[in-house]
Amino acid sequence: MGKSVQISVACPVCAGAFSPTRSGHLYCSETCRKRHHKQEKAKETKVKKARRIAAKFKKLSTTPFGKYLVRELKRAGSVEVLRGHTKTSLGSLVKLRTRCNTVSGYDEGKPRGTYELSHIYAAQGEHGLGRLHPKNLVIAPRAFNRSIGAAGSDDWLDLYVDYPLLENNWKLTPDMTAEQVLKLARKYLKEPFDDWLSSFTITASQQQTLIKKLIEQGYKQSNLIGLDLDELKELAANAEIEVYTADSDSEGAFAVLCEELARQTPNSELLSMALILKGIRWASNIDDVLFRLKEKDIKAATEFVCEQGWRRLHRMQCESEWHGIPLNEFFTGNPLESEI
DNA sequence: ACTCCCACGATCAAAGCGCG
DNA sequence: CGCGCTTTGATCGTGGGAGT
Repeated sequence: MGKSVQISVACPVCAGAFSPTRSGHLYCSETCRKRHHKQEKAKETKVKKARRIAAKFKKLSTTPFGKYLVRELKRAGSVEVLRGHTKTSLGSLVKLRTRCNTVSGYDEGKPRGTYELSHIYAAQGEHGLGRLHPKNLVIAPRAFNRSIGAAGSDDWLDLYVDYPLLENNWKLTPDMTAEQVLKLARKYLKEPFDDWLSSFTITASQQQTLIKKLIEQGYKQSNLIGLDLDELKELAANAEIEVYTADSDSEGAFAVLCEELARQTPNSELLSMALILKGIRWASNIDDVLFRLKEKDIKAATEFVCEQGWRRLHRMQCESEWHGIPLNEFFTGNPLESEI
């Protein structure tokens, strides 16, 4: 121990100079020593978090939403249609997609496809790519979605990405794998993507669940791995494993319209009208509420509002009169009174 | 007086379960 | 399939008690 030797070294934490009093004396003070441990621990948790997200990311392409994302991105040909997404908006997109399936109903376990996520500014419009964002998507009847074709105006800047501004490094080619597509999307969105992924719950698909249950029953994994859902269900039936097959009717267009109007145009007059129309058949004071509209015309007027609603949601030209009656003269200012 | 250690509750993510 | 609810597991800050 060179007790008499006075060597001054820099503390690796605060960079301040100090003289070590013994070998292995690394930090200038207890505070710095602790701070150093804290930093090491923070580094460790950061690495762990990254690992957790990476594991989740691997599974993403096997989930229904992951597949949807890949499909839509490939269709667009660029991950830039994800422009402006945040953790929250990505979450909303997930919700919107599942909601679309729910209102469509299921037939033998498969979504009926009654409704589609319709682009307001067309996916591949005249001036650019419609954004894959809840702002630019509407749950709409399939027939309506298919009938409008590519549409969009060049002043809907918030809804699309200009063709000339698309960058080559964000472009996608049809031969790319799902993992490659998602990797690019993640790279493009950066932290918001990981933040969202961290909160996104990945649930095992029915296929994965069945495979697991069948293995528990003694089946060999190697025999199950290539089978599709229907084949697995058949095996499960033999093994007396209960399988649920989703089966439900699609929801009525008017109810779905009201939901979407509330989401996209919460303060519109059309929404108010639609809500009254929706509730009027349960009302005890119909006569007080109706103004120029006749009771026998309610059904036809509803259909009119429905059609105009889908058009309005797509920012298309709308008619504000039905058989000479302006929308705002359908009803008086009296609130609906429920029959119950 | 100070460090070290562990219990404790709060919080959040992941996995499991049951239902329609 | 999608949802709500529960269980399990990991992490983190606080604080008291034991030991030096």
